[in-house]
Amino acid sequence: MVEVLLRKLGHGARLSAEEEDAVAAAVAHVRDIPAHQDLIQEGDTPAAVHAVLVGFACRYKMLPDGGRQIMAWLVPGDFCDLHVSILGKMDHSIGTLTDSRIARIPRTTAEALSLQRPMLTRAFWWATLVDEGVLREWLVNMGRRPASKRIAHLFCELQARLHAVGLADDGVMDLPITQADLADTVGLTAVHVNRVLQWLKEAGLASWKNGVLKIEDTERLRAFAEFDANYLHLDRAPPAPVRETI
Amino acid sequence: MVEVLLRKLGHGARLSAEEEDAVAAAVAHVRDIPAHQDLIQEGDTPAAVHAVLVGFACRYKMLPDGGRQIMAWLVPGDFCDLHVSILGKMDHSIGTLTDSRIARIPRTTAEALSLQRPMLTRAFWWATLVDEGVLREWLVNMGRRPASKRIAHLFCELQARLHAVGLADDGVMDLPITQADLADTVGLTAVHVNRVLQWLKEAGLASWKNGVLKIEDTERLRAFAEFDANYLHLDRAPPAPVRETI
DNA sequence: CGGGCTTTTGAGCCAAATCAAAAATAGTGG
DNA sequence: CCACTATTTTTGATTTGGCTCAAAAGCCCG
Repeated sequence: MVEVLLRKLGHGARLSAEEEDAVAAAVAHVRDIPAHQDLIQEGDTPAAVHAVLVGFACRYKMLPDGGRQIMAWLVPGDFCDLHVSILGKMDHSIGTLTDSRIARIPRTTAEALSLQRPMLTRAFWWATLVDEGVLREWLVNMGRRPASKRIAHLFCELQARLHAVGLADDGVMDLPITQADLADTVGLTAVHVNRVLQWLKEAGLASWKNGVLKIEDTERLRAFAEFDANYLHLDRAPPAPVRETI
Repeated sequence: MVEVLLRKLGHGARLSAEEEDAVAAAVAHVRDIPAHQDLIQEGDTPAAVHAVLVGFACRYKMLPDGGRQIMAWLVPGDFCDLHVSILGKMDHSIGTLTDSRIARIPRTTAEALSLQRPMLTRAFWWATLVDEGVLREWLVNMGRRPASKRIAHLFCELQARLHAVGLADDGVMDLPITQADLADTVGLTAVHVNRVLQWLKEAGLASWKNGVLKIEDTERLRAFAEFDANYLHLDRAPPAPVRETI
């Protein structure tokens, strides 16, 4: 079950068996958390690192008018708060969207791990830089794509990310969240999301029923959504940095 | 002129005089770059670290339909591509918005700097984590705020960031970009941006003329925009991490 | 003075929001 | 297993914030 973390990190750096064991040992503490519960709240000083093993969590902020904006989906294999301690206080909250299994690594353990194993340092930083890349793409999504493409793009990303940890081998994947959650993610209304989903299904692009998302033809959906997976950086970077002249 | 970098980094970590000197020495190579020129393009493997000394640059992506989404403003003191080498290839481009003075640090120099000086390592990572925090807030801005508040919020952020490097001591600051650039930033049309700007001026919240932005009453604008500067993390985090129980 | 940007204004339109209510589903406890 | 709720999904009618298209006005600069 820690497997999923190793798969994720494995995309960022080639980990030795010892390094994998070290990670596995670190995630000794695992808890099942029900849906709609916060792991950390805005303003908190994070005391431990969380990682999702099963289920979906998210980063989000609440607005004065009661609105919510979800800024990231955290799927199995994702770390929630790897490096936030450098910032001191959380500037957003993290909560579960579904019943989840969450690993909790004491910050001291995580730091020791990182200090002793340069390849893990790299993998951890890779993971947070990928988070940043995803955030940038979401901004493009919100700023410049109409509702149908916006949702389609998100579905493409989800498939790629779940595939990367072995959870979407065919075009079928679990997505046990509500349409309202999706609306808060893509910056639309639940009502409009509902209509767009019906349209996507009629267009044969994606169908989502009973918490299961089906993508018949990945390439067709990607073409529609103008999806390019490069920003997920799932292909490992060349290990040796290029020497350069100024 | 390197001053501005030290001010920025100083918000992330308390740097010694030696560390400041080391940074200053590293930015020996400075160039003036005209407006609308790329420093790096999507797909490139970054060879050096850039930092803005004077002027405005931005991160952006182009869309198939010719649209552009700006995903970050890079103002004096900001590093453009500190850690992207971990990701291998750029997933977005970085270009100037105005005539700018850009520092160029060979990647090897930057890495050596970071390796030898733990406090600089921290400061550099702090800077990229703040970038991520800004990105999250921009996502909230795009997803949940109407045009007027969206632009007002961006102005508040700009003021706070420029103030942090000594470039907006009263409510007056340079903003020598076009309304079209602003539109590409906030995900609106240039036409609509124009109308919103007129409205903000009439409301006495902010006026922007000849590349100079004036904010009469910071608190009033912040209230209107629901701006809270916490996500900029300009107050230094407590240096000693809290020891915790699992 | 003339050509290219920007900024500004106007009129009409459309994607997505709002408001409201019904239908379907999922829980919950007896 | 069934009533009883609460949540989620779906549909319909209407409104609106922001877009599109088009052209005028202002600016900058050689």
